[in-house]
Amino acid sequence: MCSFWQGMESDQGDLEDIVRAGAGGVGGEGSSSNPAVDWQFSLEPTNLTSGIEEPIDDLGYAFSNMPDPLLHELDFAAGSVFFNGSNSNMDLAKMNARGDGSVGGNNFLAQKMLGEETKRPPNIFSRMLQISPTVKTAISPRENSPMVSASPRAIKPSPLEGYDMIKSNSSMNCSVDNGIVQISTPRNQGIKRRKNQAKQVVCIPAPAAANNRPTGEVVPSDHWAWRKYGQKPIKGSPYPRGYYRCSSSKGCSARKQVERSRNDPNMLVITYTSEHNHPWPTQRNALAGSTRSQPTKNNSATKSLPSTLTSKPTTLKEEHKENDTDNASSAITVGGSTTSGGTVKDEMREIEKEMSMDVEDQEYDQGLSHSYRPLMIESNQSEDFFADLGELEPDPLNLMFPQGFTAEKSDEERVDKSLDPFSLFDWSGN
DNA sequence: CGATTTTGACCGGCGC
DNA sequence: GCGCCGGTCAAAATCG
Repeated sequence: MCSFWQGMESDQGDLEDIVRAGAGGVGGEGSSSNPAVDWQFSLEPTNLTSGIEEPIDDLGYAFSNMPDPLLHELDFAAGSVFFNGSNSNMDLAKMNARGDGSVGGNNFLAQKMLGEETKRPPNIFSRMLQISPTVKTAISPRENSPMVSASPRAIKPSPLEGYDMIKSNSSMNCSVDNGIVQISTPRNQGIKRRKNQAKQVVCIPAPAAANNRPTGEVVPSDHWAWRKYGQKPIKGSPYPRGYYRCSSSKGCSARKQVERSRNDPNMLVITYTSEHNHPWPTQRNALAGSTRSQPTKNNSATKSLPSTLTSKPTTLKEEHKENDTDNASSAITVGGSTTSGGTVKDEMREIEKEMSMDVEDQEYDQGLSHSYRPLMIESNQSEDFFADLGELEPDPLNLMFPQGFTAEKSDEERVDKSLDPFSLFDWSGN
C-alpha cells in the first residue's frame, strides 16, 4: 500500500495530485492524454519492500506497538502474493475495482516521487499506509477470483490492505494508466480550504454497484460512527460530495467528505477533517446510532443525487462506520488523553479478536481476498493520516463489500456492521 | 422515540 | 464590492 504524502498546507490545498498506477485506468481517463498530469513515472515493483521498516512519521511508530489485527494478513501480504512483481503493471484502477491485483508497488514509487518517507514500522498501520511492498495479486471482490495463498487467512485481505492510500488534495482524482502512476497537480481548481484544517485524503476504489446497492457507494467503514449532515454537488464533478461528521461523540469535530473521483468514477475520495476528541468507540458504540439499514438509505440517497448522478454514489450510508484518521493521530499525539493510545490499542485488540474470530473464518471460508487498497491522497497531518489509516483498516472492506457473499449473509451480518471488513465481499453483482 | 438522511438555505472564503 | 463556490445548519422526512 502506498501512500502519497503531500503537505496540503504547503500546497495550500489547491494542489490536486493524481496518482495513477497500472495500465488502463478504469477510471476512464487516459493518463497520458490528461493535461492535468504533471508528471508520470513507471511503476517499478523492485523497491517496494524497502520502505516498510521506516516510519513515515511519528504515527507510524506510535502504532508500531499496537497490535495488528491484520497481522496475519499482512504477513501473508508480505509473502509471495504481495510481492509478486509480475502484477506491477496491472491497472490499479482495475485492481481496485476488480481486485485483480495490488498496485502497492506503484504507490510506493509515488511516495518516493513525492519525497515521502518510505520507511515504516512493521505494524499494520504502517503497512496500511505504505503500499504493500509488493504487488499482490488480489482477487477482485467482484470477480471473487480466489487469490493464491497458503492459508485462508493469508488470503484474507485486511481492510487496509485492500486499499492503496494516496495522500493528496481532496479534489484529487485517482486513476491508473498503463503501468504508470501519474500524479498531476492541476492548477488550482478553486478548491478552497478552510483555515488550516488538517485534512487527510484517502482514495479508494469505489465499488458502487458492487454492493447491490443501486446508489450506494461503498466506503470503507471504520469503527467510528458517522452521520451525514450534508451533500452538495461539486462544480466540475458529476458526483456530489457527501459531508459526514462523527456521531460517536457529541463534541467530536471529526468530519469527513466523501466523493467520487471525477476522473475515475471507480475511485472514491474520502477526505477527513479534524480529529476525534474522544476515545475510539467500541464497536457497539460506533454502531450505535447508525440504525438505518443501507437499503433504505439507498433509496433516499438516490433521490438526492443529481440527475446526472443517477447511479452514483453519494449514498454513503454505510459510511457511518468509516474511517477516521484523526483518532489515531490524536491517540498518538495526545498520548494519555482520551483517545490515548491505550484506548486505541484496546480497540485494535478487540477488533483483532473479532477479526480473527468471526471475520477471518468467514472470509477464509469464502476464500476471498481483496486487492482493494485505499489510496492516501493527501493529508495535512501525516500523523493524523496514519492514525486514520489504522482506524480504517477494518472498515474499508466493509464499505467495499457491505453485503458480503449472499450465501453467507447470516454470518456476515453478525460481523458486519461494525467490524467485518470482509463481510462485503460480494462484488459479484458488479 | 431516537437517530439518521435529505435538502434547501445560509454563511464565509476566495477570486475577479 | 460582487459573485461563485464549498461547507454547514436545521427542519422535515424516514426508518427501525
